Amino acid sequence: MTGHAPAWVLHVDLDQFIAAVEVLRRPELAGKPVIVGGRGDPTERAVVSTASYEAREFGVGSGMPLRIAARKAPDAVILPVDAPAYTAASAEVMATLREQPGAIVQVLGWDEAFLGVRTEDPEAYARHVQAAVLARTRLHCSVGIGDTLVRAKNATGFGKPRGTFRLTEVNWLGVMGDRPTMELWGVGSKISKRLAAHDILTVAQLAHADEAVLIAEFGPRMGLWYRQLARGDGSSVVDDTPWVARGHGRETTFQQDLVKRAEIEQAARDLVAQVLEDIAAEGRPVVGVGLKVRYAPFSTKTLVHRIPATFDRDTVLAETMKLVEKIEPDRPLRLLGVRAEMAMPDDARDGHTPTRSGW
DNA sequence: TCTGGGGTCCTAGGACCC
DNA sequence: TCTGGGGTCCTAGGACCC
Repeated sequence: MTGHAPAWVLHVDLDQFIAAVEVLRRPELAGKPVIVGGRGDPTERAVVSTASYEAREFGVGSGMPLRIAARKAPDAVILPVDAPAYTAASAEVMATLREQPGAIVQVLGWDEAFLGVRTEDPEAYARHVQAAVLARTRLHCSVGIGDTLVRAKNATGFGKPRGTFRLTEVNWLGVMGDRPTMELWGVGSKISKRLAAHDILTVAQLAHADEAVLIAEFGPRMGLWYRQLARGDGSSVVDDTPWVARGHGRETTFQQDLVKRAEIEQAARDLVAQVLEDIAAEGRPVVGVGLKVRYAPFSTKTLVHRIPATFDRDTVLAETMKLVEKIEPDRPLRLLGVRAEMAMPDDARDGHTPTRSGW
């Protein structure tokens, strides 16, 4: 019976996840503007991770500097990010999703996942999922329903909060066609500007854009990929292969920009120590280390240097310090990051792990 | 108002080999 | 002596996501 029912992709997305988790353990915050970001200190360099719906009414949103957010919503409660708490809550949610009958679950992040299901009534299935998640975790979620991954993902926003919405080949262009290309998942500000230079402003315009124009601008792979995104086409396969990290990195934004060589070197050593801990927990060999630097004041670009290394703590440290020598002297340093790449296990090679290009 | 921290993937171009 | 073309590996840089 279920084997013959049509296949659907459900995209489950928790509503204001981080803020909701905080409100659960501090019930007195319910109904108030709540902002979570950084160490909870709006005088520091940090950004908003999540704002409650009440805080959003003041114009506060994710990614906004905490300082600005505090000014916009002066009465908001500002809390520090507590990653372990969100990881634990997320695990409960994902466990609930995996219990749903016949569901294949692909986790996308702390607060969202794809479900592959077979059902005659995806809306009813979605409401069962919402009820199960609420019963177990007291958290609300919205569910996008689609005939492809991309359509399900885009549908979720129309169902928020606590609702569902269905996007298929039938209504995709009707709903999304007049919207800006930046609303597509994978099109950001840079790509949307390059598209605009070719008079491609809307999803419909991109869906019908000249193939040659897109290939000339973005190359054969990405050019066609963007047009496919605008059509909502692509894979409808939900892949529950466990995710395997390619590497681990640690980075810090300095509260005051660093100039002194000794301070920069010490910061690098601290970051290496943290990264070594993270990768030691995985027990996989390191095959490369990299450095990420951001200079102040306006250089927003990121430089990454990669070099081969072998898995040996002293080697990783020594190779990282060689990269530190490449940091331009006398230039105020705002951010420093260290990243180690690990060898992939045999069973995770060659496309077995989920990748964005697979969508 | 001045932008976190954790990741992934794609492309260009140089070096090197046959 | 000067030269083609293909393939692979590596680094640097860019863009995007949650």
